[in-house]
Amino acid sequence: MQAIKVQAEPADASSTERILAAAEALFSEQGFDAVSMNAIAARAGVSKANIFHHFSNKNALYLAVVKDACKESQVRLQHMESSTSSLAERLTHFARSQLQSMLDHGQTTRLILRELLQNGPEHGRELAEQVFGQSFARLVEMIRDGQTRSELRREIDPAAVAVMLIAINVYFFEARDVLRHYPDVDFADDPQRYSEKLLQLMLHGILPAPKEPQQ
Amino acid sequence: MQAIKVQAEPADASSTERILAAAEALFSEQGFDAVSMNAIAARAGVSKANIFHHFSNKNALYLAVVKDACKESQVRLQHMESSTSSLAERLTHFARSQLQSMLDHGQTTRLILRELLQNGPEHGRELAEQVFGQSFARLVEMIRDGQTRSELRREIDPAAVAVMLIAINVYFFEARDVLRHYPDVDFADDPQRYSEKLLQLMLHGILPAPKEPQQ
DNA sequence: CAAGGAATTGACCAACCGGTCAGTCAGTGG
DNA sequence: CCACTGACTGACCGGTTGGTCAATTCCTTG
Repeated sequence: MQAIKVQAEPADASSTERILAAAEALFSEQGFDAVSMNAIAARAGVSKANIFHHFSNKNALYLAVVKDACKESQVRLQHMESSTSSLAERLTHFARSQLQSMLDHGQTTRLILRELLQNGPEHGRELAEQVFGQSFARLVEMIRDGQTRSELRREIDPAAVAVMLIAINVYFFEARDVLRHYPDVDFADDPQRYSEKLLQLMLHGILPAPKEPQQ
Repeated sequence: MQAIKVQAEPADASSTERILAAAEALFSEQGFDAVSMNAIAARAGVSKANIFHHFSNKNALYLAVVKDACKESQVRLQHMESSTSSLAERLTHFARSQLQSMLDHGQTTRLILRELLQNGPEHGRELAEQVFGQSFARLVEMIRDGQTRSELRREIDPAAVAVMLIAINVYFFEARDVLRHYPDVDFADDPQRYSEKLLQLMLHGILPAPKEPQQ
C-alpha cells in the first residue's frame, strides 16, 4: 500500500525533468491551450509555482518541450547506414525504422505533427531546420546516390521520392484510427505489412510491367 | 463611411450562418480551446448570448462546424467520373482535383486534419464513416475495377494504392511550409508539378524498367 | 391592433486561467 | 553558528472563460 497517483512521472527524477515529462505528455495529448499549468503541476507532483521557478512562463515551458522532442526525434533518425546494400533495401529499412520510431514515440510525434498544423509559414522554417532538415537532406542524398549508380530511373526527382516515403509514414501515423474502420484495409493494425505493401508500390509502381515484373 | 469591422462574415446571411462561418474560420485557424465565444460573437457580429440561443454550448457549436465541414468536403469529392478513360488518367485526375480542393478550402481541410490529430480511436470511426468513408470506398472500387481490366498489376492491394494517393496529398497540404525550405525541393509552391511528379512515381515505380519505361 | 413566440441583448456569475509573491526550508560554505 | 542561496510552497491577483437570465425587440399570425 503506497501513495496513490492516477498518473505520474517517475518520482526519482529531478523536478525539472518531471515537469518536462508531464508537460510533454499533456501537451501532446491535448495541445497547448487545453493544458493548464495546474494540470502539469499535479501530474509532475510539484506546485504550480515551482514550474514558474524553473520556466519563465507557459510558453517557455512549451518551447522547451518542443525543443526536447525535436532533439530526441533528430537523434533517433541519425543512423542511416549506407552503401552496404542496394538502394531498395536501404529505402525499405529507412521506411520501416522511421515508422516504427514514430509509433514507439507516439507522444513526441503527435506533438511535432500538431506543431506542424499550427501557425503559418514563418514557423515552418524552424521545424525544417531544427527537426527534419538533416535527415531529409541525408535521405535525398542517399537516393541521389543510388540514382548515380543507376539503381533508380534517371528522370526521377530524388526529393519527390523522399517526400513520398515520408508522406506514407506520416499518413499512417495520423490516419491509423480511421483506416481501421475501412473494410478494404487490412494493414491498419500492422505497420510491418503496411510498410511492405507501400514500399512495393513505390519501388515497382502500380502499372503492369512490360515484360517480367521481377528485375 | 460605414461601420468598421476588421474581419466579419457577410451581413446578409442569417445569424446562425454567420456564427457558423465565424466559428469555422476561428476554429480552423486556432483550434478549439484558443477560440473564445466572445471572439466568435464579435466576428459574427452578434452577442455572445445569441450564440447560446442557437447552440446549446461551445462543444455543440464546434460539432456543428465540424459536421458542416465534413458535409462540404464530402460533397466536394463526390464527382469521380468513371470508365471513360484509363485508370492512370482517372487516378491522376482524382489526385489533382483532390489536392486542389484541399488547397482551395484550406480552412475546412485544416479543421478536419486537426480533428484527426485529436483524441483517440473512438473518434476516428465517426470521421471514417461520415467524412472520408464514401469517397475512400469509391476510390478503392475504381482501382479494383481497373485491376480486373488488367490496368494494374494483379498482386497489388487496391486499398494500399488508395491510401498512398491520399497520403501524398495530405502530406503536401500539411508540410508545404516546411518543404518550402528544403533546397532539394522545387515543387513546394507548385501543387500541379507535385501531383505530376508523385503520380509518375506511383504509376511507374522508381526502379529502372526491365525493357522500355514507356508502356 | 393585440398576442405570443422567436431572436437578441447586456449584465452577471462561478470557475478557472496564467502568473506573482512573501515566506519556509534544506543545504552549504565560511 | 551564522549568512546566504536556490528549491519549493500556499495564498492570492487581475483577467477571462463558458454559460445563465431577465428583459427587450422583432416578426408573424389571428
